[in-house]
Amino acid sequence: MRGSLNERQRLAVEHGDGPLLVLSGAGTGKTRVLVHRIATLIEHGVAPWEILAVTFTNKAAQEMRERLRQLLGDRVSPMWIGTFHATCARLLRRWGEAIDVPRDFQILDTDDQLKVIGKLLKEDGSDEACSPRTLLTRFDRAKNRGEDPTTVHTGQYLDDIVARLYPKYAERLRKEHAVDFNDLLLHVLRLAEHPEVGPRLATQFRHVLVDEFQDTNRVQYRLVMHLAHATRNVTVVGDDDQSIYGWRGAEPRNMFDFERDFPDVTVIRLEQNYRSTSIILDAANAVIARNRERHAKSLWTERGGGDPLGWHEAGDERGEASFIAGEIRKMIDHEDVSPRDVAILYRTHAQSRALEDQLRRFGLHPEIVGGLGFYERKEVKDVVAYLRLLTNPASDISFERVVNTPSRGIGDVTVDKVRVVARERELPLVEAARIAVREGAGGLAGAARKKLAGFVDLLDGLTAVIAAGASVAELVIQVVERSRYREILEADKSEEARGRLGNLAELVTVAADYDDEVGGEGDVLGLLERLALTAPGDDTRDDQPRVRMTTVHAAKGLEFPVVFLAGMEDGLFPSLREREDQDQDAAMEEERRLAYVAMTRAKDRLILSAARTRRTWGEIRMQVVSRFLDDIPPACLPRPSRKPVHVGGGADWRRVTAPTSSTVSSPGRGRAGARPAHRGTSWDEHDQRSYDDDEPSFDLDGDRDRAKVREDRIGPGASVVHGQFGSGRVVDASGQGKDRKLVIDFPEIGQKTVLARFVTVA
DNA sequence: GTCGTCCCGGGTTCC
DNA sequence: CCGGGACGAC
Repeated sequence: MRGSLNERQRLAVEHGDGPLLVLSGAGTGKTRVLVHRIATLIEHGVAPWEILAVTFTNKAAQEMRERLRQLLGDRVSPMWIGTFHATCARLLRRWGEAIDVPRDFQILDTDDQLKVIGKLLKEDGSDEACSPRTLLTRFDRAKNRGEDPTTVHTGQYLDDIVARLYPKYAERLRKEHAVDFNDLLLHVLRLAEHPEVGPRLATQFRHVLVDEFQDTNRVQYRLVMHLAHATRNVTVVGDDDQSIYGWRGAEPRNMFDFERDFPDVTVIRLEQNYRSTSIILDAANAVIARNRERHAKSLWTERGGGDPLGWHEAGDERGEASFIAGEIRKMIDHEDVSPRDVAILYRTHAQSRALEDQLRRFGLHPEIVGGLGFYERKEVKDVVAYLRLLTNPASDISFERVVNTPSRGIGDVTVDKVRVVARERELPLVEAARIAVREGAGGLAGAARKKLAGFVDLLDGLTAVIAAGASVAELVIQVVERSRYREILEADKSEEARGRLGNLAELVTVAADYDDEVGGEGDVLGLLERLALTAPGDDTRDDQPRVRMTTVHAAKGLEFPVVFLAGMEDGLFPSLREREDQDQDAAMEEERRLAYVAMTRAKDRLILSAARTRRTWGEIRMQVVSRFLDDIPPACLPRPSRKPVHVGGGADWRRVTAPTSSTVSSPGRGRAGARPAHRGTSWDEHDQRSYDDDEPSFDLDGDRDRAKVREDRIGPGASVVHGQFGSGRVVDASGQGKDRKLVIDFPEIGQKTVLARFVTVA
């Protein structure tokens, strides 16, 4: 079973007891090592439930589970595999009461936190001085390091606001039985110091293994120390070149502190890359090599050659997306490429929109990982708030969210009266509402009282549904029905309302899946926890092969035969935002590591792209090609220089561009991938003609203008070639310019209507 | 008490 | 471009 491991991998896998540090480069099989190591431990008699494996994302946990299942079968299920957050949530549910964390605690998402902070700022009269976001950042920055936000002084004017409001924030959360993401870890740290629970935690896991250790923060480091210091059986795996979570408090120095804290640690370096072609690896290494703050390592590969990187500069983001979608279409149609083999990576979620649209236009199905996803949709959050309120009446945040959602005539005035009652009697809002309805407390009367009574009845009815033993899915359905959410959305005939209804249906499905998975043991709390800790898209099961689209951050740990890296523009990638609290050089180094991570996701082909103009917030901005491209050796990335290059002229880098031998020119591979760079026109310019839709008005490239005119001239009778359908004859035409449509008769396929700009005259 | 309109601001990245 | 909050009109 371990036959295919190399020497060093085998050493790591078969390492016995004691601390182990695996320093691993990209694509060196570190996840494999972890998986095999766990399997080996179990084969040597360690019980599955004595093993804790910490992954960085839920997705990674899922994958590890899956791979272990292949090796071990059902023994996997009692194992602790998950993120720090998910693990801590589990530990807290079990032991939290020892430190006064209630069993029904709920996890606040960033949105909830911002709302709470916003309210506190307003009450304090400081909402002009500081945004909720700023304050939250200050809280988090301290908490990431395990420090008390009120005692961190930066000499800024915010210090006293932080000192004043953080205790209020913490108190508010405590009252509501709520914890934020950081609390989840910090509470467990407190638990570790508890006289009874602490020792149990320290010996609960005979082996602790942590992936992506370079991205742990100080609190996580201390957690690992607590959980492992008694047994000393701790394996950590990381690569300082792939540290991309500095903004979240990650401290790559944890890897080196680890060596200090365990002087007898065994260190194993994995340096053979099995993933990428040497050209891709060379390119990525050239980019990362410019970082000063790094522990140099030498990654090598036995995979020779490979295609040079692809490059395309489009007029705008739509053109870029269209190029990418077109290339993928061609690969799937003409080569042995499946949609699952391809990933599109980008720096920010905002870029996903255009890409998604164009993929669909080319008949491709995107799977968007992360992003403004499902669980952040308003209607989903509304229904979730009902569930929270039902399981945790102390949740005032949830009460305020749903008391008038959907609108039932309960306005601010009424809610204010309830607030007064709540404050006077020191009760949660729901309880106060009950009393107001029953006794008319707070001066509540007439229609308002009646409407509020209706809301209380709704909650009571739903509580009865739970008491009757309904499944979680059934409860979700009842919430949607009884709140009249469905009715109201159905009455609304708009596209938007239909979408929202669809999302609620999806939520029911998620709940039903949860019910199935836990086999009727499920409680609402469990579903809520899963929703809070699972990024949207983490659990998409596939009905059809989809092209993955994701941020570079979310792509860490993954690999794909074909990778498109979009938006290679200065300001976007690298992002060039000023942060007063962060050193610019450090920020640039992190961007560089991010580029390194992105590029090393690719196994066989890597295609970079950029747009000359980009729309952000409705404003069109001119873009400059990313500075990272200058670091890539021209031999790896043939592209026209920024200045016009005369063909065959001078001692420019074209002389050393891709040797013809490395040009894989299998028939039918279209224009994708490699092209000898010594042609008269570079292939990317050529492509642009057929893909770019929206040329920026200032672009005076005559060639492309001519191409447009040509589109309009294509009429009935013309013989044309289409990228997907092949050659055919035009039978009808309508529209002009980029909207010009042609009806074409393809001999094999029949008649199709296609846009003129996707065909060329035969 | 709700609903429409206008204005403002949006932190990139994730658990 | 978008959504949320503030404000004014019913």
